[in-house]
Amino acid sequence: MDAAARALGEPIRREILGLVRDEERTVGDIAAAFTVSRPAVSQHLRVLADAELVTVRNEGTRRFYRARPEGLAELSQWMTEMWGAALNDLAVEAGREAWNSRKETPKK
Amino acid sequence: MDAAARALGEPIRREILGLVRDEERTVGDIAAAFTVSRPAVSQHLRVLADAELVTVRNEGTRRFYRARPEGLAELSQWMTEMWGAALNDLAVEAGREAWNSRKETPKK
DNA sequence: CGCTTACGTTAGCATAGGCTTACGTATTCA
DNA sequence: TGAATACGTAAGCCTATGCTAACGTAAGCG
Repeated sequence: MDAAARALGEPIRREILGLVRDEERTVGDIAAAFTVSRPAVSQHLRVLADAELVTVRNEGTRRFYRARPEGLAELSQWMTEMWGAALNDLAVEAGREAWNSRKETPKK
Repeated sequence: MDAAARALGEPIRREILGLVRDEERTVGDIAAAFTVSRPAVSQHLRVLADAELVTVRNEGTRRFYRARPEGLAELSQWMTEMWGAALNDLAVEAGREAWNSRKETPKK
């Protein structure tokens, strides 16, 4: 949970998670989306993996990363407990709307 | 949002938030709950304040801190969008149960 | 006024963290 | 087996962060 929160503290890591949210991607593929070097991305992926926010699959020389949202469970639960269900419902609603609109407009 | 996530990355700050969740507390009061020095707590409170996770109220020489859960809104929403509403419902349910049981057994 | 209380702030230190460059490693293919 | 590909890893640097000890400050009180 510490690791998860710390991992989310870096914007680039949240962006990486967004990239591998719906489909697994290779390191090179991910790194191409950022200005930092590939090793830097590799290190970020390690942080995410240690926090159990991504999973890896090896295929030949390539490594496919994919988001593992379950890694957010503890933090999410803590936030909900901290916040209280009533207030959290607002964010859940906002999130659900975003989720729905995302599904309704799939990437071409 | 970065600041909020980073702030939550330190366990002591999550504990502090828990302490000031239901009632405002003074710095000395909060610091008494931890082994680290009072200035250390003061610095943590500054981090939490910068992240807009707490509010302050001055009264004489004392400063009362209180949790400001709205500060978690952005992060909560991001997590919900990242996660998807379906999975998040689980955490919300878990959180709601904890919330309810907490209300049902108020501290004496 | 001075003293006390309850803080914030600073300096200084040690550790952690992010970045790049350079290098090591495993897989694939000719 | 040797070259190319796709990575991870290590070294080195710089900044950020958490801690303590010491000091500064504002409010209340005699």
